[in-house]
Amino acid sequence: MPGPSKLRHRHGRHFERWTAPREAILELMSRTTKHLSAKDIYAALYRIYPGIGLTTVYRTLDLLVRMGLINKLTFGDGPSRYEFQSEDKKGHHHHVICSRCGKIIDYSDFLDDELELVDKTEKHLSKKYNFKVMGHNIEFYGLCEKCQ
Amino acid sequence: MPGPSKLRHRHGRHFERWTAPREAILELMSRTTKHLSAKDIYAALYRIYPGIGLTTVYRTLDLLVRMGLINKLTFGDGPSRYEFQSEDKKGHHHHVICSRCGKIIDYSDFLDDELELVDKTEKHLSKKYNFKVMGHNIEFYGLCEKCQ
DNA sequence: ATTGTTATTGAAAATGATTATCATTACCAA
DNA sequence: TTGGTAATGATAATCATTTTCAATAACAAT
Repeated sequence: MPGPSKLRHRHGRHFERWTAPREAILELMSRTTKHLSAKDIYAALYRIYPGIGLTTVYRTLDLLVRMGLINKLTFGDGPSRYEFQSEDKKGHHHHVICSRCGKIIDYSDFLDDELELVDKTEKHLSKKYNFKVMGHNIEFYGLCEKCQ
Repeated sequence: MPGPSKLRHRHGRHFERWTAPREAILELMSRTTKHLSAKDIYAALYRIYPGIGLTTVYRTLDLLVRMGLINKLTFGDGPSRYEFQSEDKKGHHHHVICSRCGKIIDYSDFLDDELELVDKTEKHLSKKYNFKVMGHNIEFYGLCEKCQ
């Protein structure tokens, strides 16, 4: 639950004013591990904050992504989904997606092996293509228990 | 350039008739390593095949994805892109995407290490969640040489 | 506390990608 | 040759997201 002053200090380059809608959206995101669409968030906030606009939800999500506080997930179908990016490394995880029903499972196994591969690949890519790697994404897809 | 009879034999469960538009689209896809949008494909085919419809392009791409002949790539912005799925394992690769200009680089290094991690993870996921893994996706994002 | 500047907001309209509808076409088996 | 129907393509509809713009409200300076 980061307050205005703290956020301002840490992320002032991304915005000028820390407002109620921004606080409400970050609040909501930080309190769940679910993968929410912009509409989901709009609907959830509408109860406690009528008058909030879907446009603002989109804009704020974009802001929070740029600030590195949330992740945007884009699968083939439907709207983009967003999840909170926990600060500690323990929160690092990847996704398993059911191609049929869309169910998403978070998993975080073999992170050490993954880190090794990712580090090696990042170094390689930065040298070979002079590419500055900012992040990575690993996902598995297939059929969940119910859909097989 | 797989002919009708061959395709029919191998993939008959996916369709009833192998038609000219389907052949043209698969033809085009199999001859390039680029990542093309539906519109790109429509525009490219329109020259040699006027009268083809964008709707048919979308439908055929969907068909080819289900048949496992092409891959659908979905990034946060813009339209989905499609790439040919080469039959041999040597064609296996992943993507590095520039978050700023959208440039995509294919790379295929450390595939052995990757295979090891992927295999281990797949086995783990199928046991833990009874999830049938059909494929995976690994991508890195950041800034390309020009955009840094 | 009051004020002025302007970043932010929210409603509405616009955009862009993709999908649904439906009458027409053309494969292909009989 | 023909009948059944899968596939096509033009159009309209849908859905997510972005743009526009006038109104609002944060907050620095007073």
